[in-house]
Amino acid sequence: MASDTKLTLAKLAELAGVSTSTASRALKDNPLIKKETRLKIQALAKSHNFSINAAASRLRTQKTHVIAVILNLIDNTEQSTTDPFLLKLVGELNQALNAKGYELLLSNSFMASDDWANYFIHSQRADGILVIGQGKSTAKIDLAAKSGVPIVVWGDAKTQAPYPIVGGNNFQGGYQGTSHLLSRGAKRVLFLGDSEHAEMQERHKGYTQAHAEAGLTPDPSCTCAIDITSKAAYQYINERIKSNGLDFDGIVCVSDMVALGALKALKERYVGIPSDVGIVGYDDISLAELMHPSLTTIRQNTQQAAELMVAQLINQLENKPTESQVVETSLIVRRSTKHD
Amino acid sequence: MASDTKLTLAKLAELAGVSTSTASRALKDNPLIKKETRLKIQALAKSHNFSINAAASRLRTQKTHVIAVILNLIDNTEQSTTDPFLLKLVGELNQALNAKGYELLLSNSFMASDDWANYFIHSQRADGILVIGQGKSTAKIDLAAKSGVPIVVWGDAKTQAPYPIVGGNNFQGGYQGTSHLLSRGAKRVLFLGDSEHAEMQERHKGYTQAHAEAGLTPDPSCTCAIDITSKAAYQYINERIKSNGLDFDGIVCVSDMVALGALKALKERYVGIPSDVGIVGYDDISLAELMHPSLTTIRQNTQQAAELMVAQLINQLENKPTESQVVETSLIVRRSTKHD
DNA sequence: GGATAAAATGCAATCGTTTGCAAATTTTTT
DNA sequence: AAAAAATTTGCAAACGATTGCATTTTATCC
Repeated sequence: MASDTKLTLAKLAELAGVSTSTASRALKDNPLIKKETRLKIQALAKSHNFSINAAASRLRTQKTHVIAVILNLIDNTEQSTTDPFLLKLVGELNQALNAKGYELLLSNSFMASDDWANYFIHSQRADGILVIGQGKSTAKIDLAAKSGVPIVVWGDAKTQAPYPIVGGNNFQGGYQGTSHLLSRGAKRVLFLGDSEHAEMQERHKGYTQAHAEAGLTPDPSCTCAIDITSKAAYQYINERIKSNGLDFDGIVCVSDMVALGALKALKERYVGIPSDVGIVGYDDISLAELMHPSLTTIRQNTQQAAELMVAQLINQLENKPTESQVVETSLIVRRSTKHD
Repeated sequence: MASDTKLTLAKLAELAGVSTSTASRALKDNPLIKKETRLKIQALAKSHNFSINAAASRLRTQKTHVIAVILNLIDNTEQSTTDPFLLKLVGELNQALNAKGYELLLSNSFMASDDWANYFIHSQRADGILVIGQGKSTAKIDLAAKSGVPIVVWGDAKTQAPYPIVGGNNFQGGYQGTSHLLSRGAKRVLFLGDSEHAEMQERHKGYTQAHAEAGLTPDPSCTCAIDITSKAAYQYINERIKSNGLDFDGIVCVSDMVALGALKALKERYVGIPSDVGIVGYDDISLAELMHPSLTTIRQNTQQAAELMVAQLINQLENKPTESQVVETSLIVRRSTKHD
């Protein structure tokens, strides 16, 4: 069927009896070329299964139409490869990027060299960078941003930075979850998560604010710093109960995975949910509603998040102004906090 | 700090006082170049944050060192963006590819044009293709394979095909789950999944075989064709119980997500697990052990799977012989089938 | 020290597209 | 019918790295 020798634009042009420049323009529907010529060449290309050599095109145009997406993992906690939320976001970014004519080069902070600007942009592997997660340190992000490459970060949008950050409204999320529990009578609500992340700190502020509005001051021992994994949550809750007894009646978690770990520990000790302890997750991963009891959680609109990130990145590519943006969060009330 | 003009190999060479050819060789540690020259140029490159232009390099060498990973989604069921197993595999592939010096271009069957060979390979966007999932039809895969591009598929390894397929031992998995339930006294075991996939058919054979060995013949009404989503499973179980009553005492599911949906339906109807119905999932996603009761499931070693896929792909890139390979599966017994 | 071998470096063509500009063709105008 | 304008097309120079081959430099040998 197909000819055995590699088909280049030059050969295609020869077949069509035109010059390569005409062929090139015809394929991108340049109105400079007469319409019938365009159509003829496009048809010929289709019938020969021709496609432009991307390497050559990129070299010539200095554009790759590729965006690097970096999962900014935290140390060695296996959060990322396991966390459905992050991977979901990757999926959404893939959609959003494709819709704008870009492809997605996947990487993560362990793999990529430390100098992202050089590795991805100056080497012409990609036109821009999307970072998922601020991590515990923004050193690499800052470094990349300083060299002026197009970059957008998913994280805490309130953080002041020389690059746009798209993120959920973490303060509001923390506030919503906490005040929901307090309004249902909880008196001692745990905040379960890692306080080193900017995002988590914001949520914690919301947690504090909710308490203040209820005329309460949260006990410092209720703020529990743990790794953002279900295993860590499971262990923490187990041990806390073992040593302190059940000294709390509500938990606000920084992710659904964390909530699930906590939930498991509580169930194993026959703690009633939500009767004894109400529990609120974060992210609304698909499993949240499948749990038993189903999990009350804070939903972040990942599709919107992905679209905003891509939009901000494209702004940078086009030298338009950019800004950090916030994705609204909503409280999804389910059985883990709701009595029948 | 950095010079403002783009640094090319030629300029770097000039700075070092050598020719571009020498610089090029030095950077790849070619022993043709005197050791001290090599080191000097490498140091210079590092200090100037130089990195080779990938587009130019790819054009010249005709190699991209990029592999396209295609999530071969099924119709419009949202299986993929939601299914943790598939995304986990993507993560593992990323690791495995990076370890071999390749990068990962993520795509899915909705996005990519239909002619994968042309779009990814002939256009020099990637050197090879990894497909996750055979889908309901292998048309696109066959088409790509026919044009001779390096390609490896995650699916049912027993399928005869002109390309290597890496997959779990689906027959064994189906057999293990079923006979586990039967050995614990189940008499009517449902098979919950989609029978149009080759993988699922193999598992169903294992299901049948397990019955045969126990001297049983499964009732055809126990083979339930549903979409591979938790929602579909939830609905199916709900409706079945509504119309038939509880006419089964075990369920073998084709994925953990399906199992979770079924579990939810059973719990809502206060069916005892495992006392009334035992349930077995597939994949051992991270949530399986967090469920309550924790979920008995069939584990597939995704890391090994990713490594095998990459190895087979590299074989093709190097014109070495390839073969389909099987990842062993193991039964992980948890509370959803185990009485205390 | 001169001839020969070995080691190190440089020349220049090449990969396949794109695009500014010039050239050729067609259409319009006078 | 010739000149001017508008429309189409083609020429040729980039883009930046790689590599076979030729050339220069250094080491070895008699």
